[in-house]
Amino acid sequence: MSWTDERVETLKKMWAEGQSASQIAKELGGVTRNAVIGKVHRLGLSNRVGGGAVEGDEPEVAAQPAPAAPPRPEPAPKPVAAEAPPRAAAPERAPAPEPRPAPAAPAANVTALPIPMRKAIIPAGQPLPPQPSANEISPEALASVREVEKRAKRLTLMELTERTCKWPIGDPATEDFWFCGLPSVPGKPYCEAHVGVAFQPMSARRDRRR
DNA sequence: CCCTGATTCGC
DNA sequence: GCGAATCAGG
Repeated sequence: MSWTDERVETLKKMWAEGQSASQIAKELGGVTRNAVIGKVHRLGLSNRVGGGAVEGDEPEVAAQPAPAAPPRPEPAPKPVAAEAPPRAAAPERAPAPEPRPAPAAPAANVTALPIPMRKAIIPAGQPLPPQPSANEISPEALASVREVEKRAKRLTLMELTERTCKWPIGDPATEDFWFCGLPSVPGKPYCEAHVGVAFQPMSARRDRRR
């Protein structure tokens, strides 16, 4: 693989967005993070600190008007007006008012991680994470989860990586919120215990009902 | 350990 | 110019 204009452009863009060298390398493919870093340096676009440019030299940054506006995906949940719905703090007993279908996808609003933020804003809100509460879950798994959550690493949004469990714990609307953070099962977004409660075969959950 | 960027230096 | 190896950190 070589540094074609297009690849260089991607590199510049992603680097400017604050993506890490390894992420850029993965995106480009065929190169290692070392290659990316090396290129970054050769291109002269190394340190770019938020706030003020380090004074000294400002050689001649191609002041080309960036054609493309920086696309910022960002989940952007709907503006929340009311207080967060109360959540049972004690999963002691599962009330199970009515069998809620399929939990299994809390991490949806956590997919795009590396975004330079001025201030960590936790999207309080709508897609409430599936606490292992209401559902019928195998007792073993549930017990395991409770146990595991005591040992959770309590990671913040920014600390999550591909190999950390992204199971949300607590109420996103409050400070009392974090992500499990334990080692995730390779290929899965969650750790062993949380995979157990997140991915249930239809048949299994069927049999469990009532 | 996982990860980050920075630097060196043979190619 | 390139990037693996290495360094220096969090």
